[in-house]
Amino acid sequence: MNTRMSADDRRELVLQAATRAFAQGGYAGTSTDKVAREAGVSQPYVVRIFGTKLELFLEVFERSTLRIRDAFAEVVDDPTFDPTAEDAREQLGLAYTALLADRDLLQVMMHGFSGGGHEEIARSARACMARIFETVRRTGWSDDEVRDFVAHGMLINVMLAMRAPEHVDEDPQIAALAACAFGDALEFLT
Amino acid sequence: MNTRMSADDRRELVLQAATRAFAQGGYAGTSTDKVAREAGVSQPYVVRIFGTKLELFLEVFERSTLRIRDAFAEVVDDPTFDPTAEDAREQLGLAYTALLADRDLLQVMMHGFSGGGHEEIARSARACMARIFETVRRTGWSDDEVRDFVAHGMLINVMLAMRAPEHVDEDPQIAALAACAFGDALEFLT
DNA sequence: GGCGTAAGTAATCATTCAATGCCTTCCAAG
DNA sequence: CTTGGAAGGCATTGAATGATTACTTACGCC
Repeated sequence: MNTRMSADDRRELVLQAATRAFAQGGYAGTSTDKVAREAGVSQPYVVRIFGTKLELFLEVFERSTLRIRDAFAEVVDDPTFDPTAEDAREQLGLAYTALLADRDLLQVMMHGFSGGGHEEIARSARACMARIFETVRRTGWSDDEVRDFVAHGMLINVMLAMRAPEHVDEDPQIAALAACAFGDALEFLT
Repeated sequence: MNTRMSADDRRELVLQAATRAFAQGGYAGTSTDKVAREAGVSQPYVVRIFGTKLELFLEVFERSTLRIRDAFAEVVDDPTFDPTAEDAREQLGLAYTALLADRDLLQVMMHGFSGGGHEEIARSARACMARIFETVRRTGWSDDEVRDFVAHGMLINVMLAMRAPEHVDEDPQIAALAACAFGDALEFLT
């Protein structure tokens, strides 16, 4: 039997569990029961906290993508950051690869992006993408440069979702792509 | 009541319907019943044809991504194609934007890529990615150039999945990103 | 023209899933 | 001590869903 907990603390705990669960299965592929078991709580309780599975997912998605946006913002808004420097792009990229330590965030983002089945998820995804684009834009880079940066991020997400890093030894093509997509960060990915 | 049809023809028809259905909802978010209704056929019949929902999805995914690969191959293997030309990248990009006419192919690819929940889907996704990467590589471009090209494709997929083209007028950031992601092709996207 | 095989469906089943309602238990204030 | 509110589980339910089985109907071939 779990000890009692303040509602806010429990809510936070369930959110973390849901992030893990949704990162694996996406919205449709994850049951509230799975989230509940992951959180060590009864299934009806998780839907009671969030009202609806959709609302839970939206909250997980929103907070995950905001976390990602913040990681960029921290670099971009740093006064010592020089967007015109030779390695500026690499520097911002580091902020992203640092997120690889918690793959769940990126996977949740990915699932939200491709979960366009529900209009509400698609809307939230657009808002998230807009926020991230705006943040990277603050570097002053050209729109094409920003686009290339964001696109590279999407490739990383996809490669991560298909578990490419864990299977580089099975396919030389995947190995080559993973090498130039993840760069030095590849070695840290299992 | 529908007229009888040869098994192969019916199979093809169901595959097309399934492509439409899966493009919308992804693997987990699409029921075999939905596919059946889309195909104008009974639900037990579609699972009888393909044995299992997973096998159906894998076949839809495989054929969709092969179609995409072929679109690239047609350009790359064309003897008149000059990979060192100034507009070579744009030329190959055209092969991709041409696929936008049938958004379903790209959406199915997207869902397969992010559907890493099932190991079998993830494996198929890696194989698909490997094939596409290998094809674009045949241009002789550097791996980094190929990576950038593929990454741009992923961004297009994501933007499409979140229905960005239909909502450019709601968010200036999305509008800017869509403008430089889709280029001239944007006007043809509703 | 009848017969065998293939095309297709209706009925049904066992699960799974999201959601609701009611009950229990703990803690804090009076 | 007791009482009330909040934390949280339990039982349940109705709808979906994937899959199986048995049955029916059309068509090609002799």
